[in-house]
Amino acid sequence: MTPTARPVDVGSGRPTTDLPLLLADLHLAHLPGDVVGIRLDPVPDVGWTLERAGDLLVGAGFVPDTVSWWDTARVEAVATRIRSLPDTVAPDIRLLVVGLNPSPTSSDTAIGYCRGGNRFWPAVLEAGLASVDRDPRHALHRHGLGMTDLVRRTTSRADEVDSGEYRAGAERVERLVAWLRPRAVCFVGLGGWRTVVDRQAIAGVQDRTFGGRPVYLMPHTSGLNAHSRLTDLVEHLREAGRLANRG
DNA sequence: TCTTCATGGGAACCATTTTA
DNA sequence: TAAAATGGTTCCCATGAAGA
Repeated sequence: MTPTARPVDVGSGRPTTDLPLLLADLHLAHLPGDVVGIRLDPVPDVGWTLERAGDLLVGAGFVPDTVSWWDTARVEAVATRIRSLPDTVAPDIRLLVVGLNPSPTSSDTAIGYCRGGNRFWPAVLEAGLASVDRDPRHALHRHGLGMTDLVRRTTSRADEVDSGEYRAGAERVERLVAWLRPRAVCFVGLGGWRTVVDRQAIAGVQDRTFGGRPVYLMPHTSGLNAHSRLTDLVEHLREAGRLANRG
């Protein structure tokens, strides 16, 4: 497979921690199926490796075909833009929200939990973790609320994702957490955490950490989850926020 | 005739419980 | 440990009524 144009330079002279949002912008500038040549040219730091470069591409909604060193600091990759939702992450995150995988609506709008019946944004606003509805970047920059998913592949149903995909995705997200060190991590959806970490887990603060950071587990916010009311979800998010304040 | 709105039924969804 | 069954809310679409 060959890229459609000459490589796009991303992050020249910028810290590696700027790459997630820069790659998200690149994702939004392309269509699903586009094969893109990408040259990552940040100011290298001690953790700048091919694995991290690959993780960043995956997190931004690309499937890397090749990832290699262009020279001693720059990474060149060829990647396919998939129908997905890029990570909204940066340094100094207060609370990183980890979902299961993007819904078609979220991928098409580039806004996580965007679907009308999803209670995520109403609950986040009510809990005081964000102040602008359905604006992930405002939530990130103003409130330190980051967002990612275990699996980047878009499906209309969470049960279309198998356990192997969850585990592989969890390894990537754990590396992301260890790198960016948010004050706390909030897993949305019991199934993902139970698949990859603790089958017996219940909602609340978890015994074990994830990437070295404390974890709060809460039920899925989809309107199709009949077991959780909006008031319950608000309280879960407030608890997650309190955990982040202690972190 | 066209548009808007309300309604109803079936399908979809996910956490929990039960069963194998 | 995994798969199947369950329960109840929400979504989606078709249909019909009302108004312009």
